[in-house]
Amino acid sequence: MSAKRNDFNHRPTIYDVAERAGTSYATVSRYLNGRSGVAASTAKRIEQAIKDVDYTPSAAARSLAQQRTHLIALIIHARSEDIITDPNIMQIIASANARVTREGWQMVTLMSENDGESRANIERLVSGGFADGYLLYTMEEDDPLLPLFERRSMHAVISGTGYRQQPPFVSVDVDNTAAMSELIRYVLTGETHSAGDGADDADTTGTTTAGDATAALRRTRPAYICGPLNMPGAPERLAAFRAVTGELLPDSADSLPVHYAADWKTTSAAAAVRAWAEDGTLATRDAIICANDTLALGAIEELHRLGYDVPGDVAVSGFDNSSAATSITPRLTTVDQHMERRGWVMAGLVIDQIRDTDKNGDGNGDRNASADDAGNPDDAGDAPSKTVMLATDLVIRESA
Amino acid sequence: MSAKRNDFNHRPTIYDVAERAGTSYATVSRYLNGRSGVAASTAKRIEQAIKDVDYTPSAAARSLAQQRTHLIALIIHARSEDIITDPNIMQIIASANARVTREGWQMVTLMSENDGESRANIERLVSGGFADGYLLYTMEEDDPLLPLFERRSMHAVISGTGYRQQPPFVSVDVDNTAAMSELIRYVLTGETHSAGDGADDADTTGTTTAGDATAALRRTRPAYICGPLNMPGAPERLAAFRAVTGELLPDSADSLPVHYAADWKTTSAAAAVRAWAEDGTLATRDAIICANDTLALGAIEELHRLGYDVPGDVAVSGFDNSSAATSITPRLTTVDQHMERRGWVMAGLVIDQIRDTDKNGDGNGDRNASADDAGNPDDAGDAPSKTVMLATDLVIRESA
DNA sequence: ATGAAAGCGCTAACAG
DNA sequence: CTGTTAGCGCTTTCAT
Repeated sequence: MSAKRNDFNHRPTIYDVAERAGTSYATVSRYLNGRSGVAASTAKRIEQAIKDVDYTPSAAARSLAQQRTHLIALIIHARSEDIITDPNIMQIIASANARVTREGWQMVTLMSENDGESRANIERLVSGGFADGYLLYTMEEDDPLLPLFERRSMHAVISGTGYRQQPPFVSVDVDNTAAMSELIRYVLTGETHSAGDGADDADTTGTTTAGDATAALRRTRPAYICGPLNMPGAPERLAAFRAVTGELLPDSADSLPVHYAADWKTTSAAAAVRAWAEDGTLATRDAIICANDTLALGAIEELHRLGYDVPGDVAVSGFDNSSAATSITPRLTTVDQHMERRGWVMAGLVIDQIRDTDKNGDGNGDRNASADDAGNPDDAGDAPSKTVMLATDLVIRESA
Repeated sequence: MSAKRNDFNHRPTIYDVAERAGTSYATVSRYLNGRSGVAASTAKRIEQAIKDVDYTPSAAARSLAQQRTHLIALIIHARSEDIITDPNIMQIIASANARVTREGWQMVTLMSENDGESRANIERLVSGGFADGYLLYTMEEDDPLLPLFERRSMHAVISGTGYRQQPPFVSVDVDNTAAMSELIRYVLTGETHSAGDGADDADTTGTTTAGDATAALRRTRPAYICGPLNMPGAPERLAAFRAVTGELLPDSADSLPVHYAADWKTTSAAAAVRAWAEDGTLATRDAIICANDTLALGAIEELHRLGYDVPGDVAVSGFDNSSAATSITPRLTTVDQHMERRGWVMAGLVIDQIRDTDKNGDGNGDRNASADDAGNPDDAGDAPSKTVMLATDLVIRESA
C-alpha cells in the first residue's frame, strides 16, 4: 500500500521516502519532526532516502494535520497610493521579517487595498486559518479586520490608525504628541529639556510660566502643515502643535496658520507655502512645523524657490528622520521614531502570544504579552499593557 | 457521525454547516465551489447555515484536497538594506498585488535576505508547494531559487539581476542600455531622436558621423556615477555610458571619470562629487550622468553646497523618474522605467502560465506565456519570447 | 524503536 | 439533485 503513487513525475511524498528507507512513514514523520525514538541507523537511511527522492514535506498537509501554519502574516491595510508613498512601510516589513525569521517562523506580507473585494479576500484568508498570528498595520478607519480577529480569537498585534476605540489587542505605537511637543518646544525656545517622559508631569516643579517663556522664544510666529488626518500620527501631532503654541504663545495661538495637506507629498507642502506666500501670510512667519519630513522637504524647496533662507528667515522642522532628512540642505531637524524597531517589536509580541497560548494549553489564555522590547524589560510582565509605546528621539540639525 | 466535534469553542467545519442545513457535507462542498446540482431550496438552507455557524473553509484543507493554494508568491530576494532603500520595490509589490487580485488570486510577499537560513526557509516553502506561482525579484547572483523552480517545474517569472545565464524562465526587464543611451545622447547633444527601437539599427541610413556629432555637442566633459554593479541595471547603464561616449567623444572617452558607488544612497554620490572637487576633476566637468535618481539627488545637493550651478555649470541626469525627481530644484532629467508596470506584467505572465497549464491538462505544457501586456499585443503569441522588455520614456526636465 | 490506524477539513468521483 | 466513499500528505496516539 505504500508505493501507491507510481505516477510518472509527481512530487515525492513521505511514503516514497519511507519505502526507499525501508521503514514505515510514521517513522519518517518522527524523524522529520525531531521526535525521539528513531534508531540512529534508521535515521541515516531516512536521511539518505530524503535526499535520494528530493523530498520536502507538503506545507498544506502539514498545516492541516497539526493545525499550525508556521506563518506570521503582516497585513498592510491602506490605499495603494498611501502604501507606495509611505516611506516607513518597507522598514516595518523588513524589521518584522527579520524578527519573525530569527524566532524561527516564516513571515508573509499581505497587501490589502481598501476596496471591498480586496478586503473580503483578506478576511476569507484570515478566517480560513491562513497564518498563526497577524501583524496589522492599518490606516483604515475602524478596520474591519479587528472584529474578525476578536471573533476568531486570533493572535494579533496592531499599529497604525485604523482603530478608534481601544481594541482588545496589543498595539504598538510611538507617543506622537510627546515627540512633536518636544520638537516644537525646541524650535520655539531652543531648549531641549526632555524633562519627564510625559508619564508623570505632576512633579514638574519649577515650570517656567508662559510669560517667562515667551520672553525667551527664538521663534514666535510658527505655521503648521498637517498631514492627512486619517493617517498614523497626524492628528496627534497637530494636537501637539495646538497644545504647545497654546502654552507658549497664548495670545496668537488661535490665529496661527495651519494647512491641512491631503497627502504626505512634497508637492502638497510646496503648494501650501506658495499659497501662504500669495496671501501674505508667509512674510509674517518665522517657522513652519511640518507633520513629517516629506512635507518639510517640499516646504523648504518652495521656500528656496521664493528666495527665503532656511533657517535664516524661517525655520522648518520635519518628523520621521527619513533618509531625505539628511540629503537636503539645510539638513532637517526632526524626530526619529525608529520605524526599524516597530516591525521588530510587533513581531516579537505576536510570537510571544502564540508561545504563551501554546504553553498554557488552555485555549483562552489572555493575549497580553510582555513588552520586553519596548525599553522597559519587564520580562515576566503580566500587566495588561495593551499598548506598547516606543521611544522617539529629537534630532537637531540645521533646518530649525 | 457528523457532529463529532462537540468541543466547546472550535472553528466550525463543513460538517457543522451540513448538519445545521440538514444535508450531507458533500452537498455543502458543491455549494461552496459553485458546482451545479444543488437545489435552490437546499442552497438557501446551506447559505443560512453558513452564516449561522460563521463558517469559512479551511485554507489548508482546501489546498491539500485540490492541490492548489490559490496563492501567487512574490519573492524579494536581496539584502535587507537594499530592499529598504530600493524605491522601486514598493511599486512592484503594489502593482503585482493589484494584478493578482484582479485576476482572482491572492498575492503574498516573501522577503528573503541573502543569509543562508532565510534562503533555506524560502526554499523549503517553495518546495513544500506554498504557492501556485512565483514572481521573483532578485538581486542575488545565480539565485539558488532558479534551479529549484526548474527542478520542481514551477510557474515562475523573474526580474532583477540574480540570473546570469538566461534561465528557462520568462523574465521581465527594461532595456537599460537603450534607455540610458538615449538619455546620455540627449544630455550631450540636446537631441532626442529616438530613431529605431534598437531592434533594427541596420537600416539607420543617414547616420551622423562621430566627427559631425562632436561639433554639435552641448556637453563634452561628462563624468559617470555608477550604481552597485550587482544591482538591477547598473552594469547595463554603465555600458551605455561607455558606448555612447565612445561614439560621441572618441578622443576622451577612455579617460572619463567614473565613480563606482557601493550603494544607491545620496551620500555616496555626494562623496563622489566631493572627491572630484578635491582632486580637481570636478572643475573640468560639464555633466554628471548618474545611474539613478537618488545618486543624482546627492550629486546635485553636493554641487550646490560647493557653489556650482545646475545645469549652468554642470548638467546632472538621473534614472527612474522617482518622486524625488520632481521635488528637487532643478527638477531631474531622467528616464521613466514605469516600475508600476513591472509587477503588473509579471503577475499577468505567471497567471497566464498557470491557466495555460490547467487548460492543456498535460503537466509539461511549455511555460512560455504570451506577452500581451508588454506593448505588443500578440495575444496568441506562441513565440518562445523568454524575456519581455518593457518600454521606457526619456523625461526631459531642467537638470540636464 | 517502530508499525498500524485514525484523523485534520475538504474535494471529487461514483452511485443512486 | 444528493449521499457515500475515497483520498490529498502528514501527524499522532496506541500497540507491539
